[in-house]
Amino acid sequence: MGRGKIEIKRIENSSNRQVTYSKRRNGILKKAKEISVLCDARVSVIIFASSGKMHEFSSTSLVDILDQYHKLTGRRLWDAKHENLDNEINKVKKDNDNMQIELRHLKGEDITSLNHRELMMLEDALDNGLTSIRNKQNDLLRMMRKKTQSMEEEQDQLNWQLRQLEIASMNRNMGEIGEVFHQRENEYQTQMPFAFRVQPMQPNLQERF
Amino acid sequence: MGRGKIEIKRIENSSNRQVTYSKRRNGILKKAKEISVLCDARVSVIIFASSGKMHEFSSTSLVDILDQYHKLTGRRLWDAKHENLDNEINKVKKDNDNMQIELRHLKGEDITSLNHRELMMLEDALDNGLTSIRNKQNDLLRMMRKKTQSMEEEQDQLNWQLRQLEIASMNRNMGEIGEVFHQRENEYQTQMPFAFRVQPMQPNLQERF
DNA sequence: AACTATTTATAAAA
DNA sequence: TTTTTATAAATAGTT
Repeated sequence: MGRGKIEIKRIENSSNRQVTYSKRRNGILKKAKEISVLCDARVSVIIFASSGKMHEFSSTSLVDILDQYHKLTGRRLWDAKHENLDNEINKVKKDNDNMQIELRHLKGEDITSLNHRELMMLEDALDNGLTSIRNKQNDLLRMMRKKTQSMEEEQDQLNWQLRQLEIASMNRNMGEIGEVFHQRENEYQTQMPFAFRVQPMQPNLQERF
Repeated sequence: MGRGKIEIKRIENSSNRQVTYSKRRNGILKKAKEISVLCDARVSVIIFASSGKMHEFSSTSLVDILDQYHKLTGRRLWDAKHENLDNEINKVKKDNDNMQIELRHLKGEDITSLNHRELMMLEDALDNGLTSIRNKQNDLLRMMRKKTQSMEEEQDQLNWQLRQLEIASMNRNMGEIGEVFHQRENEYQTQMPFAFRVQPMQPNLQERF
């Protein structure tokens, strides 16, 4: 359509090629717009000149069009990363489903379809779990008792020290009264170092938890 | 370019629209091919009819064209999708982790960090699960017993019928020997109707399961 | 970029 | 759909 017919092959004259490119490119973009309006079609046209410059027309978002392209052809246009994510998510979802089923079974739900062997295995698992939990609870109880005991002992110790101090104070008051209690005061003095030496021999309090 | 000029707006007549679509679509695809050859351009045209049918032309691989599109425009067509997938995968992974922890706990693993209340709840869950499982097992056992019982009864019934037939055959042989046994034969004859009348009163064999 | 002779696309009809 | 055909539109070569 022009002064002369042309063969459809690369235009060797670079300047002619450039002019023709620009004219025809406009033509195509115009026609793309027109068909999208006239016929309510979704159209995407992307053109790169050999120079690298780009022109495009999209009747709707290019992403939408490519999405539809993917749905229709099954051909994936996105990169490997995207595909990997897709695979990963499917794998993880599968894991998820399996775990959900296992959890339900352990909670005694949805077990109608299980056979005897599977029920036995579940029972074992639950029994083991229960045993572990109960052992743990016993451990806790034992630790609590131990702690209580050590606290009691500590309190006894403190009470004893307190009593000693009371006795000492009493003796001192009495010493002012007469000689009769001098010996008792000596007893106390030899006892004092022992009283404080005994402390590190109490149960190791760091062990409480 | 036709018998008459048309306005560029949606063609309301569906049949006309379809014809125009098909003609113009071919026109665009032809022009796309031509410009790619004449001017050494990279072109991609994707057209969806409103019916959903797709037609396309790509001078080179569509992926390559989109790659170039990305390089040139900086618009990354897949970013939004990537982000969505990333979010989804993170959510699912989190679910996964939580379930994994719950499963481990139910199996009595990794329970060192649990406090008394948590241990109690676990114990309850395990107890409930165990109760369900054992109920289910008891159900199965009961069903097995019932089945066994009904089979035993059926066998009894068959044995009884077999014995009756043996007696009948024996009596018939004896009747041929002399008169002494005639009365016995009469007894047997009055028994026969009873013997077969009793059959429907046996346990209902349909109830087996 | 504008012009224009010609080719090409296509609207309407079949 | 495809073909036909009259006409509109696109564009090759020119200015």
